[in-house]
Amino acid sequence: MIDGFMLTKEKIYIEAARLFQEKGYAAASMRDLADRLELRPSSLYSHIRSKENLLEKICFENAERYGALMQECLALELTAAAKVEYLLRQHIRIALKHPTSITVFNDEWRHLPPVSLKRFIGMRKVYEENFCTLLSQAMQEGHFRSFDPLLVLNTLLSSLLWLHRLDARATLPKEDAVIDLLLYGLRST
Amino acid sequence: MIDGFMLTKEKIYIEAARLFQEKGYAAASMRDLADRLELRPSSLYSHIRSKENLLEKICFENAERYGALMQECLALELTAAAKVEYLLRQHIRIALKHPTSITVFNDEWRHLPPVSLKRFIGMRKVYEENFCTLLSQAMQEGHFRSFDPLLVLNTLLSSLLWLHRLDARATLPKEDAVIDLLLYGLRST
DNA sequence: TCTTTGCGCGAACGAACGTTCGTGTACTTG
DNA sequence: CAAGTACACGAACGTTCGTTCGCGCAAAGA
Repeated sequence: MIDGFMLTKEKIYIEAARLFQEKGYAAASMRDLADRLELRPSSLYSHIRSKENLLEKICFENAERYGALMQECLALELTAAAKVEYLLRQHIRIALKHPTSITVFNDEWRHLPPVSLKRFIGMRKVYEENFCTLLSQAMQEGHFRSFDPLLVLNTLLSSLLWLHRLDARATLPKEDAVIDLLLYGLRST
Repeated sequence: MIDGFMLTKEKIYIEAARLFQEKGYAAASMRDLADRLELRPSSLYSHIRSKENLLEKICFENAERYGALMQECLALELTAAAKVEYLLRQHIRIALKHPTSITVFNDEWRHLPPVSLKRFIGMRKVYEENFCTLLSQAMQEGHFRSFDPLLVLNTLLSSLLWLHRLDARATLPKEDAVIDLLLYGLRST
C-alpha cells in the first residue's frame, strides 16, 4: 500500500501499474485493484475512465518520457558514440527508478486498444530509427566497430530488459559496470 | 493454419503456442483456439486436459530442452569460456527455430498454477546457477574480463530476448555476428 | 454383423469480468 | 442555513470465460 498524503486518483495509477506488473494486464482485474486500495470496484470509476485508459496512461507516459529523452539527447553537442552512451545511461536510470511503470510499458502495450496501439507503435518506431541512426553515425565516425545497426540496436535495448524486473530486495547493479559491459565490445579503440 | 498430416492433438499444441504468443496466455480464450483449428470449443477437450495444462506442456517442454542442453554442455571437454560460447550459440538457434514456443516459455510462465510455477522456478534457478558458475570459471581462467557474474548472466540472457520475437518476415540475424557482439567485449585478450 | 472406440458437436453450467446507476453522506461554498 | 460537489457504495447489467455432459456418427476390431 501507499502511505502518506496522496490523491486517490494518483494512488489508483500507482497501484494499477504494480498490479499490471505482477499479474499482467489481462489477468489483472478491477476487483483486484479495488481490493488493494481498500475500495469497492464501483468506486474506482469516480476517478478513472476505464481499465483500458489506465493502461494507455501508463504506456504513453513512458513513451513520452523516452521521446523527450531522445530530443534532449539529439540536441547535445556530443559525438554520436557519446550520445549512445548517454542514452544507455538514461535507460538504466529510468529502468531502476520506475521499474513497475516501465515493466507495464515494455510488456503490456500490446493490450492497448487498436487506435492507441497504432500510435504507440509509431512512437516506438521513431525512437528506434533515431537510435539506429546514431549507431550508424558512431560506426561511420570510427568510434564503434562496424555491425548491422539494427542488430546492435535490438541487442542493446534487449540487454537492459532485466533491470526493471529486478526484485526490490536485489542489490542494484552498478551503472558504470553495465555500460562498460555493453559498450566495451562495441568500441573500435 | 497447419497443413499436411498431423494429429489433432499436435495441431492443438502448436496453435495454442501461436495463440499464447500473439495474445498472451490470459487474453487468449479457448474459443479463439477452437476457431483457429476449425473446431467447436467443446471438441478441444476430447484431446487436452485444460488450458492450464497446455501452458504447462509448453513451458516444461522448453525448460527440459534447456536443462538437457546444460547437461550436454557440462559434459563437453572444453574450457569454461568455450562452454559459454557453446551455450549462447544454442540459445540463438533454439530461439530462431522455436520462436513461438520460446516466447510462451519466456513470457507466460508466471501464469502457471502454483505447484507447477514452483517447479518451473526451481528448474530455472538450477540452470542459472550452472551458467553463472561457468562465467565465474571463465573469469578465473583468465578468458573473460572480471565482472559480477550475475550481472553478466542477466545481461547476456536478456540480450537474446528479441530473437524469438522477430517477425516471420524479418531477415534472420547472423549467428556469428550476434556471438561476436556479445562476447568480444567480455573476452580479456 | 455387432460392438467398441474416438471424436466432433450443441447446449448449458457457474464463475468472473468491466462497467453503470441511483443513493447516501460528508464536506465545501455562498 | 441552503445548495452544491465529491466520492464511496450496493446492486445489478450484459458479456465472456473455462469447462462438462450427453448425443450422434463413423471407423475399427471381433
